[in-house]
Amino acid sequence: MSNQPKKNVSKKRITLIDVAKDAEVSRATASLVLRGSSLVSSATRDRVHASMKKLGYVYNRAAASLRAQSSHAIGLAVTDITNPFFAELVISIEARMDEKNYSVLMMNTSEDLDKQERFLQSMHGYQADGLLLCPAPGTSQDTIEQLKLWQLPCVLIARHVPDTDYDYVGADNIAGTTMAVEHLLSIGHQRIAFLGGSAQSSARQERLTGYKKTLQGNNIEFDPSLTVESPVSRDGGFAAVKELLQLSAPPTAAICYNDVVAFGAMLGLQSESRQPGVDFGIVGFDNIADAALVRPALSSISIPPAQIGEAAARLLLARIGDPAMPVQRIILQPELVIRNSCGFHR
Amino acid sequence: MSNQPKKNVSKKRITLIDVAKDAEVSRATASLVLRGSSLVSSATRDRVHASMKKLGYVYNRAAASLRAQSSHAIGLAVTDITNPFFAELVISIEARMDEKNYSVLMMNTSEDLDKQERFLQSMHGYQADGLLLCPAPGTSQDTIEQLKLWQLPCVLIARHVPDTDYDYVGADNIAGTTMAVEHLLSIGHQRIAFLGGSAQSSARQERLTGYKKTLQGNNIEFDPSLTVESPVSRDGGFAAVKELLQLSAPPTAAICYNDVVAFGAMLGLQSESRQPGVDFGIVGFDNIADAALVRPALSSISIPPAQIGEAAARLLLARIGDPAMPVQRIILQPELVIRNSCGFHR
DNA sequence: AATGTTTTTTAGATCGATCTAATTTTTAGA
DNA sequence: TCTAAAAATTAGATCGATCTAAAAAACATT
Repeated sequence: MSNQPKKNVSKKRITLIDVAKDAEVSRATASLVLRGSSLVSSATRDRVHASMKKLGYVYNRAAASLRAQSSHAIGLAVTDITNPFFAELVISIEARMDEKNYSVLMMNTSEDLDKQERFLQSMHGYQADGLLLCPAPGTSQDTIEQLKLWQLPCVLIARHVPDTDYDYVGADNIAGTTMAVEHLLSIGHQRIAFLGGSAQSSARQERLTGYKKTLQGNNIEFDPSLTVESPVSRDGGFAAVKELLQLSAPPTAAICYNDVVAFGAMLGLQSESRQPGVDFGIVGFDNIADAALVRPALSSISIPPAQIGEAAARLLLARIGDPAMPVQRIILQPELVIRNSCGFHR
Repeated sequence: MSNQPKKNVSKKRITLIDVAKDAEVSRATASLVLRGSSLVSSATRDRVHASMKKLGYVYNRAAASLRAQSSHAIGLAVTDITNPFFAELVISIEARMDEKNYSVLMMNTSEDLDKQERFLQSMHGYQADGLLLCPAPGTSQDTIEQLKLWQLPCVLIARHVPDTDYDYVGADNIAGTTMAVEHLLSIGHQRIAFLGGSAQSSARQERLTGYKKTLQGNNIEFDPSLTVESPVSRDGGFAAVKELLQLSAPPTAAICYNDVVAFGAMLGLQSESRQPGVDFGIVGFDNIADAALVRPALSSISIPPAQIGEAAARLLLARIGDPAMPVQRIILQPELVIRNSCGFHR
């Protein structure tokens, strides 16, 4: 019995060998066809393609990755996918990579440094061809430098890591808050707060720099009590604005770390019977789709995620193609979109 | 010159062989340690672990996948990650899978059947251990059945595929719209529309069924003109509600396919100088975080994405563990969260 | 000390594609 | 027709882990 050829072997996987046999070529030739090489004649190519279709061949990437030391996949880590800014970013990156036949392995780090570290390890293990990383605040230089040891190309998105020279794509945060402060000043606000975000985030540092500089440029002294940190969430914004309202001399307006925080701040104001856009000015950052929807509609500094994603994807592909290419930093210019949340009717 | 040992070989990858050599054991033993096998003595285990750390060993998953015909990765396809419902779903799935040391390969299909098909192929190519799939509307039976051929376990999320028997996790859509209709009737609405979504979506079909049944149960005739399709987006909802308002006998309330559509509908109403919650009732579906934030706050049928994700992940892991296990369908009960968008002050 | 068990370790084959370094075939040129 | 060059094809080694089946070591039992 047991000497009989096994009957219950449900079905072996179709491999290149099967295809090659069927098309009467060598494994090597079949492999060339697979990769669209111009070395192979069109007659053979067609024959192999026909066999592949006939047998239902499916490429085994694990085998290819092992041999070629490259997976045709890239890793993408964002800190918070529930933030529409990142959701849009992810979509644009995926679309672009898909076009180039790259797979995208995505992870949400939730700003957790350990999780991020595991992600990097895992990407090395998967032989990812490159990484798009929105680093969690507090990411160390060492963390990033190990990627060089692994020769794993990486483009940073939206946030820097101090003391590293990596490709980077982001928005001009300083210009963003500069515009926001100037607008708020122009409509009569004098005490303007900067609300939310984590102090370790480079994006926040830059936004804060623009804020401080512009205040100083307008002869307004920077008041540290008007700058509060918070988790990057609605709840964070909610709590932070309440804190501000407790001050003996509370602000009349706030520039928020981003729109999500701004939404929370608006709720916080309402819970204290203040009306954003009437007796308090709010400006967000990112200009996500919801900014136009909430009431009052949120004024926001627009940094189009699709463009950032697009640029980052393109840059990473270029970097993968030429690891020796000089480091690039692409800074996109933001725009201030004024809606109804800044108003200050004295 | 060229006979010299190559000096510029930057650094070979550290493999199990290196570790084994350093720890003075065989490759096989080192592999066992890697997988936490109980076959190996604790003394050897420690020695191997030490060598791994010392040499900076990183697991090569491609090699492991090839040999073991399993990648310890699962595929996750959702239709629209910019929808916070799916964003939350993704997070909960990722968290759970991460816990079990599975990687998640995510794709956004944008409801594109071709893209979805490529995703499935790609997952087979990557030797994914399983799939979590929110099928795009119009997904064919064949598409799904090929997964069986590939012996690729799959759990469907939130939407069915007709005539298939796959594991499934979703909400009781019929119960959801039943509650919504009953609530709207109870506060005096008589002409209630069903707004948005794609007719091919099983989720919509179920929601529509609940809607129709409940109307009939309350002796209200179903009026087909009150049911409109739309893309699942804000813009879709915006256009759809305007269409409804054009009717000679327009509705006084609408149950929306989901919250995103509902937000668009609210904007559409406002653009026609109607006030949702005052002269028109709106109910959404999903109860995403923004529902509480918009003004008026949106009443919505709550189906917690985290719970669905959690359940789906658990089910998939069980299925991977035991492919012969009977098919399971997990239906979670929704809740109606009443806020300020239904009101109808005659 | 001899034997049987259990625990621990291992050699060698293997997964399925790609790479290298040829070889074979075709085309071009004289 | 012959040779050189170009185009097309291929055999065999290889990537780095896991699996199988068996051997070696450690431990009991008589």
